[in-house]
Amino acid sequence: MRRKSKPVKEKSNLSSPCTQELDLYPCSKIWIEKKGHLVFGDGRVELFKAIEETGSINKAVHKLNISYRHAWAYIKTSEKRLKVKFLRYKIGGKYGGGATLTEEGKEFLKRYELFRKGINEMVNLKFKKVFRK
Amino acid sequence: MRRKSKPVKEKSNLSSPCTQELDLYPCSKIWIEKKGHLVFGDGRVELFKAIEETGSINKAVHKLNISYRHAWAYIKTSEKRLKVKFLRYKIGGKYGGGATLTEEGKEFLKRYELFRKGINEMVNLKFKKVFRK
DNA sequence: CAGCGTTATGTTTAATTTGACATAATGCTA
DNA sequence: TAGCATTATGTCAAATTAAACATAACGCTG
Repeated sequence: MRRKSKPVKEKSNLSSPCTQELDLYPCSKIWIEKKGHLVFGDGRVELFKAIEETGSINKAVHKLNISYRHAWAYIKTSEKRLKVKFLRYKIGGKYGGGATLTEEGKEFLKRYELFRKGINEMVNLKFKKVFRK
Repeated sequence: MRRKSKPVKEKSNLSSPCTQELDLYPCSKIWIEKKGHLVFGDGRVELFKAIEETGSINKAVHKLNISYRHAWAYIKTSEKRLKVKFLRYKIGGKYGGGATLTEEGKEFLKRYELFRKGINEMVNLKFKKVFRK
């Protein structure tokens, strides 16, 4: 019998790739790669948007309930591999510092969302067409 | 520095969710859930097709270079949760046994492929539209 | 009946991913 | 200058996932 151990950390607030709760439903995950490496995806979008909204990486990770350590690594690998400077960082100073989206970062996010939008809907529609009784 | 340990097992022959090798390219993964549990996806399709082609689970997993143990678990959970009997099993006898798709199984596969087809193309098209320079 | 190649499972081990903890550096403010 | 809330990293532990190993049962065949 499978022991379900109590999780030490509650679930993150990152949205799931499938929200429908019908009996049977389709899920989809979309992301962008470069030379075999993940460089961007829905998780990154949520993170960057939360940073912009709160003004700091720290506040954003608390809001999304993910670890700073890894959020930071995600940001850095995206910046390095995509060669896009998403954030302007400020260490120290008033309020301790913070991070805000660059124009380049905003532009990339806008493009990604344009690309992403409609894919879920299309998948759901196609699924219903084929699997409805 | 990241130590890249030698993998003990070479990569499986399951096809990747993204085949393009442009500088930047989109990937997509589609699957079907039921009450929060994965019940079907591209990996299952490949597995079932390989079983039909070779006549046994064993030959199929060798062809795809995945473990019998897990292929078996995948099949069983799909059958249990979807309440679809995909395979007709034969243990022992001439050639030791084997497994073949049931009519019900073939029908489900056909539907899934109808659903799946075109999604990759749509994703690629949408990506190019937005991210071309 | 022994051998073979299957299906069918339990158990153990390894690899990977994720979370937790620790700490330095920065530059405001009081 | 001490305190503070950040960014920036390293290291370690825990959890999860995947692979490997080990066998049993089955029913043909020679």
